[in-house]
Amino acid sequence: MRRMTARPANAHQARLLRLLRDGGPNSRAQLGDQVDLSRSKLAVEVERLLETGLVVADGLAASRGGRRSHNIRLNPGLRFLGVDIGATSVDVAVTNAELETLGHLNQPMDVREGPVAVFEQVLAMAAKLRASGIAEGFDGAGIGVPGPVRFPEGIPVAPPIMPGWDGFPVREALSQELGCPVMVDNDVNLMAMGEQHAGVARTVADFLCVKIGTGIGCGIVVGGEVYRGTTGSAGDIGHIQAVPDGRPCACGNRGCLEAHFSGAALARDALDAAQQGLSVELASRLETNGGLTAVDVAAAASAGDATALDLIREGGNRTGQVIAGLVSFFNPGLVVIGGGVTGLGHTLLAAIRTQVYRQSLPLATGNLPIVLGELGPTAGVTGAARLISDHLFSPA
Amino acid sequence: MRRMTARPANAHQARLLRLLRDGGPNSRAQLGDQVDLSRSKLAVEVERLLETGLVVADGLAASRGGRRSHNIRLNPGLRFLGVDIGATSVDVAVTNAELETLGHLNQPMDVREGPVAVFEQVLAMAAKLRASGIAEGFDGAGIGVPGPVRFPEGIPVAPPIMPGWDGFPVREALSQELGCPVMVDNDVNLMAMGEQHAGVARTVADFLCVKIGTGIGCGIVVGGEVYRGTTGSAGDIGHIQAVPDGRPCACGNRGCLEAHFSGAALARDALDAAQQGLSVELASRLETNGGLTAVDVAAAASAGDATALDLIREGGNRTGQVIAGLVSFFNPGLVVIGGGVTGLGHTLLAAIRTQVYRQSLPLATGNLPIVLGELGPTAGVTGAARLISDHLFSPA
DNA sequence: CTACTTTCTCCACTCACAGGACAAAGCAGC
DNA sequence: GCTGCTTTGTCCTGTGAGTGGAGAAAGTAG
Repeated sequence: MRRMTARPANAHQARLLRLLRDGGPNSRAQLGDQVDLSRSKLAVEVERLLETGLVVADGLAASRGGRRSHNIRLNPGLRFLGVDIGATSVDVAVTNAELETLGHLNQPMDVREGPVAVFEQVLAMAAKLRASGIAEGFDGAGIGVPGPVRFPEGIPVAPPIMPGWDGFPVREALSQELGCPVMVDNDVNLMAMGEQHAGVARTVADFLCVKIGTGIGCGIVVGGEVYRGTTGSAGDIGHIQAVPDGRPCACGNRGCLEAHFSGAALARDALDAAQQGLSVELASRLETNGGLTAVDVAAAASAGDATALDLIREGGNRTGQVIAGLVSFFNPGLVVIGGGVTGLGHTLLAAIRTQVYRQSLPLATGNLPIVLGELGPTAGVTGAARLISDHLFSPA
Repeated sequence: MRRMTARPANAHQARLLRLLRDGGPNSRAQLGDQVDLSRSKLAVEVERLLETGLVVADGLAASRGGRRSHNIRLNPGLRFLGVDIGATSVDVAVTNAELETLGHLNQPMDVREGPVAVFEQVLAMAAKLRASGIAEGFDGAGIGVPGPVRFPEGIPVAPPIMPGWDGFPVREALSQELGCPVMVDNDVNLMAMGEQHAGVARTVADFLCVKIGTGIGCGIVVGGEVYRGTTGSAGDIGHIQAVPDGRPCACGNRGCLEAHFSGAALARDALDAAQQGLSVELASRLETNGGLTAVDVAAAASAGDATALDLIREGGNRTGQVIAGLVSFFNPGLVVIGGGVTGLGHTLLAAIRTQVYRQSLPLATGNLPIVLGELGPTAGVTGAARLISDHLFSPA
């Protein structure tokens, strides 16, 4: 199948495409209610979109008391590829133009193996998905990497946990390989976009999305748009000082949030506790698996292990303190907690909430939900698909 | 003189008015270079603006090698009133449409006396300025208050340091009294707008403006626009925890930044030091004035008093730590330090810089200037004038 | 079969805007 | 003073975007 290369010719068409993406199929009349254009003008633009093939009219909808309407929908053959590169694993998914996931693969992989090895893996996964018959090719791809990105060029800059990627032209390279447009962003920003598109943040304009995985980052959404900062490092909250004169951190400072709570820190703390004999539960898991991760802590906690629960509460308190400061500063309408440690669930959430509600001013917290992300591992890939669709569904 | 009531009829006219405001007088040709409109269309819009009286054509400019151009400029009779209500004083200024200050008054006044008393004072000051002949009336007024504001309505909400103002319809009331449009905002946001219009932040899209006065607040500018948060309390950083289990704060928590460093905290620390005999300089000032303020500390410091310098450095360190966190989170292109304590000057700035450059990641600080505000006490009133002019110079 | 609803198409009219021709006004060199 | 060149500003016409109304198409309810 030949891939679509058309782009909306003007802002009206872009608007219509996004409406169809976010709201699903629709009639001309229903579209007209949402775009503030005369029906005649709207009909013209829809006609042009039909000509480009971006949009198709298939069948008639049920009558609503009068003439039946045509179903206008995005071309069902369009396919986006969403890639979410984490520190220790890679997610690849295929979506249709409405950003519904049609297939999803996950593979463990160390990002430090460098861009060449990771790309090979990503392309293999994409090929596998394609081979399964859900896509014959891709109309666009979004990719998230665990570090700051120079957004317009799609190039990682000075990423602490993936030094081999510094300056690697991710966008250019992937676009070459896949033969379609590509956009690159920070993985945390993509998670925020995912939750905004299909998750808990659907109706909120200004919110924060805190991702706690191997490291800690925060997606910032202002007026419905991701804010990336002057050099693309906005939301890098892992190295905010959480504990004065605290633990040494890889960045050279002491007491960074990430050094006290993150997937990596939690695993280390659990190991210490197990070795010191503080927790039978953790010790037995250590013996069984030969090592400990955040998943073990989560399991121990849900089994009622006091030490594991303490570790989670302690970390949640630290994180909550930092978030409390950010809430005072940013006054968001919602705080989403996500990432690998979401498995720690309500123990973590309770600790964070306690700190935020106690430390921030009532005006900022009065109506502030603090919730877990709804999408889990698909948030990143959904956000990636949304990123490229936002790009493609904007005037050429 | 009858006041102007016209408003720009479309986005082009609004754009032209703002260009004339920010860039001063201009010819049609020069305007055409900046707005991407054909000369004919531009001429039409300028003609309409001339008809409304918002803009005038006076005289010819010097030739630049050909026909001389007409000087197109904003009506020189337009007058804006800028009001900056601080915790302990009020600033009122009159500007022309280019936001140049034509007259400026400052009076000590306690904001806790409540809106009625403060309004009386503000109106008296405005009348005095009018009587001096620089204005016959006002085409619009901007006003800043030291607390969060529900921006669209212009009503303070739950302001901690001015409880009597909660819910008072500032915009409505002042508009009645002055007979012109009024916009209300947080004083810190206005300072940011002032520095953006005529100060150090002229060329930066994303920056932070930290105002250290009686309290501490932070103006947040995203993409050239002030960000106010979901409930209007964004930038309220005075109650971020700076010292774990630190001093008790009026808000009920412990260790808030404001409790450890602000005009009020500094004065109290200076008093303690003087009474404990730690500083001869401060003690003698206490005896002379019967009390101490941040100004005394500044004077003592510039006289070389070690205790005063220590107080400033200590406070700068605390503030710098908090700002370091915000820099990591927000990744601004500039940090402006302003407010009453600007008199503490480079000792304060050096302490803040040290903390930020040490604690934040290189990618965020690499090219980050941290500077004192350029406008001093006129930043607030200039920002207020800009606020109302932004409102009036937007399509009706 | 009639009355009414909703959906969609067609057409004429308006208005925003571009772009070129041209007039007005100035400079420089001869 | 005259000629050629430059810059500024105005006028006029053509084009295309967009509106709004008339009415056709297709349905429901009685």
